[in-house]
Amino acid sequence: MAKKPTLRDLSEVTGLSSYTVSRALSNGADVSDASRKLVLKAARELGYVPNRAAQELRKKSRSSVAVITASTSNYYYLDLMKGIQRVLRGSSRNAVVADIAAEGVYTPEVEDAIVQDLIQSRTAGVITTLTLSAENVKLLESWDIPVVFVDSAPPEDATRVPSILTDNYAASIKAGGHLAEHGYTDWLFLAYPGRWSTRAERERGLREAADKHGAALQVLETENDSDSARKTLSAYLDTPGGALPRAIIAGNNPLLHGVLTVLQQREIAVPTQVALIAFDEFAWAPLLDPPLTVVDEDSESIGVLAAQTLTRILDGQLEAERRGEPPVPDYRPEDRREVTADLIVRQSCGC
Amino acid sequence: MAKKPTLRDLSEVTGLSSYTVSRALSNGADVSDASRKLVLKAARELGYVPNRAAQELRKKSRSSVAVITASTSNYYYLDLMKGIQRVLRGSSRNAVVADIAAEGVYTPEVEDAIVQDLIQSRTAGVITTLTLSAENVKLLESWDIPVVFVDSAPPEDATRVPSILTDNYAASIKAGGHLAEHGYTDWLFLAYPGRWSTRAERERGLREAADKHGAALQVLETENDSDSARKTLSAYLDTPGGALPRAIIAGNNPLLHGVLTVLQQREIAVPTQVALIAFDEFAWAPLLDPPLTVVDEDSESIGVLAAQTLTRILDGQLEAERRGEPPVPDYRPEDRREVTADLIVRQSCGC
DNA sequence: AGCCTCTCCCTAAACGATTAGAAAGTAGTG
DNA sequence: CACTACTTTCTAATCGTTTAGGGAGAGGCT
Repeated sequence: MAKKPTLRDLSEVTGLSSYTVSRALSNGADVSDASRKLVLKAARELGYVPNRAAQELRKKSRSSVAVITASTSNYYYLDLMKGIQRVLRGSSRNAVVADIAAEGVYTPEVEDAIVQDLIQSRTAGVITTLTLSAENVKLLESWDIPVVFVDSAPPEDATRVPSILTDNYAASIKAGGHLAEHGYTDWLFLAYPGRWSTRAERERGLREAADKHGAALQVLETENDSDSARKTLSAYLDTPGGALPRAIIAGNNPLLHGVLTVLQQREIAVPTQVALIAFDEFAWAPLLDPPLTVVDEDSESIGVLAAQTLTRILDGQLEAERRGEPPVPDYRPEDRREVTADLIVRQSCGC
Repeated sequence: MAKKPTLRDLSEVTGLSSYTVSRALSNGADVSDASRKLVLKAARELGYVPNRAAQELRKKSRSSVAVITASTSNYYYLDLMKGIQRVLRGSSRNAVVADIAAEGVYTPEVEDAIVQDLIQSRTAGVITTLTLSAENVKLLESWDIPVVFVDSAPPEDATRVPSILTDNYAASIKAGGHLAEHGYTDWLFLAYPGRWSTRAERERGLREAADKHGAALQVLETENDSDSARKTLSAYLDTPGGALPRAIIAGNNPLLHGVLTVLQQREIAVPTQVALIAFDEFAWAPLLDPPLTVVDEDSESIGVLAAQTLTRILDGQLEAERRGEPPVPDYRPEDRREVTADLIVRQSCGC
């Protein structure tokens, strides 16, 4: 196209002022039916499409919500997004995902860059699955961008920021209890780094269950991806002290993939030689060999809750702005929520 | 924050003009070291973050690439995105995904809405996994937004638009040949709708293999998600004529999930009662029960190819604009590429 | 007529950045 | 000192929208 039509072009073609054209296109009042029809017809004929950058600049609109994830190959995020999308759909807002560990590993620099980027694009709000630095939370706050933490604790001094947490402590006790029922006393927890705040709770619950039932718990830490998990576990099994435990708990989805790969390579039978429980239910769990016993934290409804909370806060900001007040996020005590997780018992635990 | 600092604020604080401040921030020439330091210091102190909407409006920058997918729960897209991200990282461009079938089903209205949205945000370029309507391709073209098709054929009259296609025909012949080697003569192809252009090629290859080896091929069509696949296959098996075939070919990843669920529910053993081959390799395929024989189309390198092609075209547009020429996409004949796919033989086929 | 109320439309000023074109300052040169 | 060349800076226009603040005209009412 030689030239992209602008609102001014529409105004010239129709003979109406830009004000009227704008109102007509946005379905606003103060326009006669005749004018509106004229404008819409001209818009169709010229192939006019409004320039979002100009709209946002003028309106300070901020219509998109960012979801900060780490490693999208974790199935957990797919379900989480599904829940978020379901709430946002229908509203005029949309979700975009920012993968903080796309390069494979997390670094503070990437976190800072992503937060910077979100502010640059004047994101309306943020849902994060990772504990952000206190500085970044403060930075977002200073730009009036509300943040909701899901499955990750807000930094300590951000006491009012909303969070949807799973009771990982209770869930881990359940999981450990089940292993104990089977009579296993030698457990290995393959865990991702403590940067993800769920790690501590999961470990604490397992530790308590182990103590209570007289089991030995070994914790093995690895980076948060399948490949690292595979290498770490392999190396562990090859060390003199690293005998095969009676039960393995995989910290999350990618780690589970690493564990299964190792067991398959070494032809270690599940559950007869080693029992296996993993955190985070996902679509293929029942179809694995053997069907997998998992802790199910229902990430889709967590997504729904998070999006609903954020939506309420954003709507409140709009309301406040319309009244001419500063758009400070309206954080409420009840926005700090904790949901429970169940144990889905299949066969990999020995059942 | 009471007020968000703008470039004008920086200008007032430093006593320099907005021109100088802008240059200093963007690392441009024409600024003394002293001024630059002054500006950067002030920017840090005030917590200044540029407004992207204003920048884009003024510069007509267009820095983001959209990837149009259908149903993100298809593992294929994760790998594709990985490839795309790998190319884009480092460049100043970033990728955003637009899920065209997020609601579950595809409708032309959603397609139109998404294309409209991409134009509104003045997207730099598009990578699509779905054959778009001829009108939409033309529309994007008229806004000088280049499109690259991956694993989906461009509409017929868009003969110059780049595409990275898999040779699904040859791959399907391979798959069919392998089934024939096992002596199976009764095949069922569970297929997604023909709107995805790979469907036709896959069916054609299977058909030809069946004819050549004297096998009977039944094609069963379902919507493109696991749940529909499950229902469709279940219903088929329950009809009087719908006897269990000797081999099932699952059209893609979500459909495979549906098939496996049905087989598990009905306690049908793979591969002894029915053999199974699926299109599209994915991370969990080797870990399923039994390990799955799949057609592997290496979607990650397809992503790399697509992103490289698009990058070249976008850079060409920038170059042209700098010379004052119109930014028409430079499509070349060699941008129409076809890659091959292999058969990864595991055990679900009977091997 | 005078006054009010409505409806529809317009003018002109934003929003926050970039940048062409002009100008001021500084230094070197003959 | 006049001239040139270069560096650094400024002024003001511009990108494509939205919207505050008027205002014209029509109709109804007293």
